[in-house]
Amino acid sequence: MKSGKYTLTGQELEIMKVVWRLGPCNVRHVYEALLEQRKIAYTTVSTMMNILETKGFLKKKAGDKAFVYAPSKPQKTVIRAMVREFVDRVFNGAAEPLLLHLVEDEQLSKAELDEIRRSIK
Amino acid sequence: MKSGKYTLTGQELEIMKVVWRLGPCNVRHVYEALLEQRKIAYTTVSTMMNILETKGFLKKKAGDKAFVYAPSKPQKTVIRAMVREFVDRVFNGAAEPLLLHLVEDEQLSKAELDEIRRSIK
DNA sequence: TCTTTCATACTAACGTTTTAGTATGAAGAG
DNA sequence: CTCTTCATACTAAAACGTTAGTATGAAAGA
Repeated sequence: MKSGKYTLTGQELEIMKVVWRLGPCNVRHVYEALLEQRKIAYTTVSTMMNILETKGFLKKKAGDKAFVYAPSKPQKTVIRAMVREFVDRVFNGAAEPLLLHLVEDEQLSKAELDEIRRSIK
Repeated sequence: MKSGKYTLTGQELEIMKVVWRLGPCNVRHVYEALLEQRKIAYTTVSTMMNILETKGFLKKKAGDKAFVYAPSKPQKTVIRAMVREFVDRVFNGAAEPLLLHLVEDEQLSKAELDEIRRSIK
């Protein structure tokens, strides 16, 4: 079940989403953002962010008081890899069935469909 | 990290894919299909299929000698739920960004793009 | 019948992910 | 200067997922 080097586990993704949104920030910033969603300990966030650093998703540098963490891979790159892995795992690598599924099953507005239609051209 | 009741873990999905493909079958059938891909123990498959039964993805009934397992949820339903969960988790529930991503990043043939264009109408 | 093969249940170990406690030292408040 | 607050490192346990061994009993083959 080894994951590729651009693939995040569930909680890691939650934290990366916060950091991508906030930009460079420290553990406390992320902790407080996560607290709004659910109960979590400060040290848990700290531990997770360290793991993300050793995995190469975050880089940290000394800040005024606490370390400042910043994403070291662009969101787009990471998301792309996760989509790729999902497509491989669930659709055996074929993107088209997923696409058709999304077009059929998800409620998309006329504007959204227009946008997709345009991007296909 | 609680998963919805239609969401499968990695190895569970591998087994379900075999059962969906084969239709009603016993542990040995699945075991042999999986063996073609990788080394795995018979009892591992047996254990996994039991787990899938308790989770409600397979139902088993007594067969001639061994139990016969059959899917208890259609593939389409389960896949749909997994896509839904992925979209929620990675794209915060918005299907459109995933769709655009797929259209942009995946190499799709002209024929496939045609088919997608047709299904949008 | 005796032996071998097979299916299942039970059990457990291992790996990974997630969570958080404790210790330590530095910074800030008084 | 002392006390409190905060950040980090270290440690570890809980939770989950994956894998497979062992025991048991049934069936098949001789």
